[in-house]
Amino acid sequence: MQSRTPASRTGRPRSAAADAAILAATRQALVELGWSRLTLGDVATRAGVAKTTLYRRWAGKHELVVDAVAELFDELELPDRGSLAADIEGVVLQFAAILDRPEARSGLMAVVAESTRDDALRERIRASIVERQMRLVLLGRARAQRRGELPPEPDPAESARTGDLIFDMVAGAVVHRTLVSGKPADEEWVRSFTRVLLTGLTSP
Amino acid sequence: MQSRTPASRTGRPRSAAADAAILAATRQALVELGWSRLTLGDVATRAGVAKTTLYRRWAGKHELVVDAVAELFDELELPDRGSLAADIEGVVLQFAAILDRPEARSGLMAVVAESTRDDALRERIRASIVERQMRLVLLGRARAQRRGELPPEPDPAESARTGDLIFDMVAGAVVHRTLVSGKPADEEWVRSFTRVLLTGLTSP
DNA sequence: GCATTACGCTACGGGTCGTAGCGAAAGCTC
DNA sequence: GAGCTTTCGCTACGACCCGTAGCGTAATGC
Repeated sequence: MQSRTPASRTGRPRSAAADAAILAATRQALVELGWSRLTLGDVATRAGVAKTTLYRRWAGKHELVVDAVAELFDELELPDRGSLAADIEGVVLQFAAILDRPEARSGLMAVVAESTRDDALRERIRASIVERQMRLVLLGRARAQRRGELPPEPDPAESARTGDLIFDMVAGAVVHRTLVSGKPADEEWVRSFTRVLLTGLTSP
Repeated sequence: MQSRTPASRTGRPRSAAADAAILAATRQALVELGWSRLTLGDVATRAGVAKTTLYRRWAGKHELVVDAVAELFDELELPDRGSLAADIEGVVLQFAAILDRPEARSGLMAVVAESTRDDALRERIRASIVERQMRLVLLGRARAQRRGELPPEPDPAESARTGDLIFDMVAGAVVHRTLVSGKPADEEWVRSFTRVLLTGLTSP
């Protein structure tokens, strides 16, 4: 999770409790201060650790916030709700609920902005946040194909392109709705969105 | 454009050339330094003005970057390409081209992130950036309804909801594709996206 | 000429950054 | 337990940027 796992056998091990305390303190600071006013010294004080300890584990503010926000997406699940439409609506509502939390709102866009000039940071975001949501897309599609709601795609390249497209449309629309337009992704909106997306995907 | 227009008649007028120089210097600094390393002192030096002059016009980094990025969206147009699909593909490609420029990539997401905790900043973004794109959506839809490609919507409330949905889906997907997934919104992707969106909107 | 406002310049206190250095603590191996 | 290794807390530090105050000068309208 942190910068690197030294895999060293000897010596005093790093405190796992400190990790959890730092990440929790980071989220709390994001809620109270937002991204721009958040300082690493403040986070260290909140977590009850020394500032130097924090710098020994994370290279900077960006990496720390990515890890702190990534844990929020652990709760995303895709239970079988019987139909593809219900599955999509369910996961979109979950996603919207996460984006409704201030620690996610203020932190997520900031690290994405910074990742446009930092390839390592982009990869970190991709691995710890985006990848987790992408699995849900693939799972939902496979389930829908098993139900017969979506046609099977024999070409793996074409299948990957479709998966990317669905992912960008779902995640992009929800993020834009909640963070840019500033309106809630409530059930009514999610139903309309799902209807348009699903019709577009299933009609020849 | 700047913080406020005093509409004063007497005294030395503000230099319009300084405004242009400051905004151009801001975009140049965004390209070379990105959002986080950009400092107002550096922008003032690049623009050839005193730092105090910059602070007299803009309240801070956020507002300055919003105005600097907003000018990039002035070039967005929606010429009549004959069909709704062609119109959408054209404007999406224009939008993607803007997001491909580093001064837009690094600045836009950063101010959006900050706007989650600053209502005034959100309104500034909405008025100077989002509103401009929204007009294109409304224009394109009206044109399509005139062509008979989209059904007329008598209910203004329902019509507004549909417009918001289209806007969030288009802008959200393009932004997510280019800035989060980190893949190009090229012609092939735009064609697939437009096909899904348009099929979803036109099928009953 | 006179009032008024904008401008350039300098200087300043305050805050944050990221690092260095130290002694103490907590593990592992023997 | 002895000894080794790594982490931890703490303090201190130079460097940078922030945002503002103060002053003299420049540019406009009356």
